[in-house]
Amino acid sequence: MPELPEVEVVKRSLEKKAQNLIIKKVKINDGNLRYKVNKYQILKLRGRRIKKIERRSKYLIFTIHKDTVMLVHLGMTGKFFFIDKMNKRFKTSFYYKLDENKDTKFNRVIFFLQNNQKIIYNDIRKFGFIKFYNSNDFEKNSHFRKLGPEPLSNKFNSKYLKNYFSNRKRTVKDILMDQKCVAGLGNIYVNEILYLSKIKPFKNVKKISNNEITKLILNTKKVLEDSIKLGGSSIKNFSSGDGKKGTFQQFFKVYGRKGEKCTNIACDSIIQRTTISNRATFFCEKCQK
DNA sequence: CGGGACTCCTGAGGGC
DNA sequence: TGCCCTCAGGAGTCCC
Repeated sequence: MPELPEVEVVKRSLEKKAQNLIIKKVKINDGNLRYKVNKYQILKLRGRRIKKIERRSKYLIFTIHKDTVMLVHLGMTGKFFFIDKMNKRFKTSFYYKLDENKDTKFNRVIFFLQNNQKIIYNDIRKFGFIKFYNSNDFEKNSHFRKLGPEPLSNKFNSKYLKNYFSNRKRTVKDILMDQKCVAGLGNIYVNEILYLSKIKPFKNVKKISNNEITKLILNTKKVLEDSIKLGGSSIKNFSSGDGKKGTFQQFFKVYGRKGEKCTNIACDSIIQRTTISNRATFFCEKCQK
């Protein structure tokens, strides 16, 4: 699923529901995620309180008790369900058209909380992971070491990007998807950002002008903020009774629009699809230079 | 260091 | 209905 806006929406939702609750028990249905879930660490969660839930890039950071950090990445299909006291289910992220009853077979890890509440980690493809650290050495973890700045922070500015682009010669799409350049963008949002900035995805960063850099910065922040406001994007048209559903996908300008007319009314061109670094790339030949 | 290919896994959707 | 193919919002590793 999940790029920065979706993970942020999950974070806010879980924070509202589960922060400060005590974990009573954890059940591992299938711990063979991207990295094997450590049973010993899971066992240690019993009786401990979820103190804090944060996001960095596309990672969720749960501070448990005061000395344990549980780091979660959702991969492509990871999501959390929160089950409240009334057994009502809140889905915190969205992917695939799943049968409400059948999808329980992808419930990989279940956190039983106080008052019969639960957090379920559900992940079809098992590209996500759950890892544990001591608070002391968490900051040095291998996943965070090379991450670039948060795109919504002041550190992600024209000066930074200009400097990062200099002396590199990759395509602008490739480099924006690289978490070392900026942390949290993925395929959908980079496609959208490049369309809004009127830059061809395979343009080499050497040829990006100052004006274009400014546009990239502004459009990155705008797209992410707009999407967060709408609860992120839900592709594959998931429909479910409970939980809120992100609606930003309705506002995609290019992603998934191959063969459709460019949304710029002054343009009569058709959205093209190609591949960059093996990822689907959508663009308008006329609007993007 | 850069860049491409490949890998993990499971399902949806299209063509025949 | 079934089979086969391609594709899917991520990111790590290997190899040149």
